[in-house]
Amino acid sequence: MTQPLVTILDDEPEIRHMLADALSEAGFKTASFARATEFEAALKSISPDVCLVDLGLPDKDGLALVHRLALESGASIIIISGRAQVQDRVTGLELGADDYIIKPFDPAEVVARVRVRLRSTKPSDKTANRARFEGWTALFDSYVLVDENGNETPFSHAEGEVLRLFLDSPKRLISRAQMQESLGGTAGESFDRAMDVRISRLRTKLQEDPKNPRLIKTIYGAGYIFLGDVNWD
Amino acid sequence: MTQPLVTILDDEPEIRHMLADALSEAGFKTASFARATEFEAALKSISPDVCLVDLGLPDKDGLALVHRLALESGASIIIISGRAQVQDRVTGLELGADDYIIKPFDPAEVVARVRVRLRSTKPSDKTANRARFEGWTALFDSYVLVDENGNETPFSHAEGEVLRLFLDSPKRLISRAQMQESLGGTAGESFDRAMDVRISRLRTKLQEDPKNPRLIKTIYGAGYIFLGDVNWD
DNA sequence: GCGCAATCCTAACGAATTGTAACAACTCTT
DNA sequence: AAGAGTTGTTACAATTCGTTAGGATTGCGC
Repeated sequence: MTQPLVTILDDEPEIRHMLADALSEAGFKTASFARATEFEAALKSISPDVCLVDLGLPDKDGLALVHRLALESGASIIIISGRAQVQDRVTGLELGADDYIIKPFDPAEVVARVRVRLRSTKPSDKTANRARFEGWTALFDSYVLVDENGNETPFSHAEGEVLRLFLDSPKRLISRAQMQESLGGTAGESFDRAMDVRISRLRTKLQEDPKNPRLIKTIYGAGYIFLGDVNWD
Repeated sequence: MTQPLVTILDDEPEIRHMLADALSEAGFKTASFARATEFEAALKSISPDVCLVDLGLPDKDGLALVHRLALESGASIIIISGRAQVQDRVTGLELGADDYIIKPFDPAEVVARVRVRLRSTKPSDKTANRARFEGWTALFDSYVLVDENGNETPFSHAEGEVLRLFLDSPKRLISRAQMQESLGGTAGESFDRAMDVRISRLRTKLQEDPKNPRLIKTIYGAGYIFLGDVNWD
């Protein structure tokens, strides 16, 4: 799936254009149709990954089309409809739609929901549990840090929790209290030196110079801050 | 999945009850939690199929929880939130949620959307008796492991149970409690050492380096995780 | 600059958890 | 009934990670 194909089926030209613009900007191929018959004819030669379907079509019953699509094609189906009744939504979803968006909608949300559909049908390269930063690569599913030369250093679960917290919000101050909260929040009990030690251990694995840490900086009396650009993928 | 398990995480009791009623009436098992910490503690012993998560929790950042859930559990995640901004929805979906429902909602729609999630994650048939992973082929009907060179290693029934559990949910944390439950769940006292031994024996058959296992990783205090791409056929 | 208290770092210890060799109980086959 | 294979139990080794303790660093007043 180099560039996923998203089809748009809606009789209103403005909506077709708005969706097509937003989706192609997001990196998808699109194909638009105004009538169900055109769309069905096209299905003989293309196989979309996600189908956006408007229910209020002039030439055919949209729900029947959704049902057929769900049974016969492998695509994810997202209904886009002006009919806002709960009952409409429930039957639409029961007939095989994967999502139901109500008009008027924001194109950004449609794009996000299309992405979700693609994510869930994607094969098992769900290994997207990896972050790169400053020459390092952290593999959170195999608990390994890889440096620029490919040397691997394993890290423990506790160290990984701290590292993930940092990589989730880089270049932002993280207070000690936030850490306790986000991690195994043993509130206030024993001395929170445990957190210091975790960080200390993490720093040695990251080969930080103790006198002059480059990545994990201590802000005296306030908390810690992770410097460095992070790229999740 | 005889009766799918749906968890409800929301601090408002009325909402918890409303959802629990609607879902159990629809034939699902439910487990409700008022606080994120309770929920996370429970995750060590249960593995839900769908998680309903309210973002406005008092004790923890809901989005961070969603992110972790998405990465570490195999469950589908549905956010239920009073925050109706498009930006909120987009980030929620990007962080790993499969759906986003805005309060106030109709329970019937929630049930319908839960059903959709379960439909899409339907497990493989029980007819699958052969799995390939990382150069190995496991033949469950003849209790044999075959390596890349065709060398065969027999494995026992107990080892097969553990292996199947791993291969059914690769790259996901499996807690000890879940293992006990899935296998012969006689919740004995020192019974849990038996699990260690099973895993140890399985590791040697998979020729794991004891110091640095590549396929079956231990997460101290949490459970095990099987890495490696699995193909059933 | 100097002293001092608050804060932080980290080596070392120990409790909890996990790994596995060795043994015992059991089943199945011959 | 003996032998082979399987599996839980025991016992001890290894690992993880919080705690302790003492030294190092920082901020502040002088």
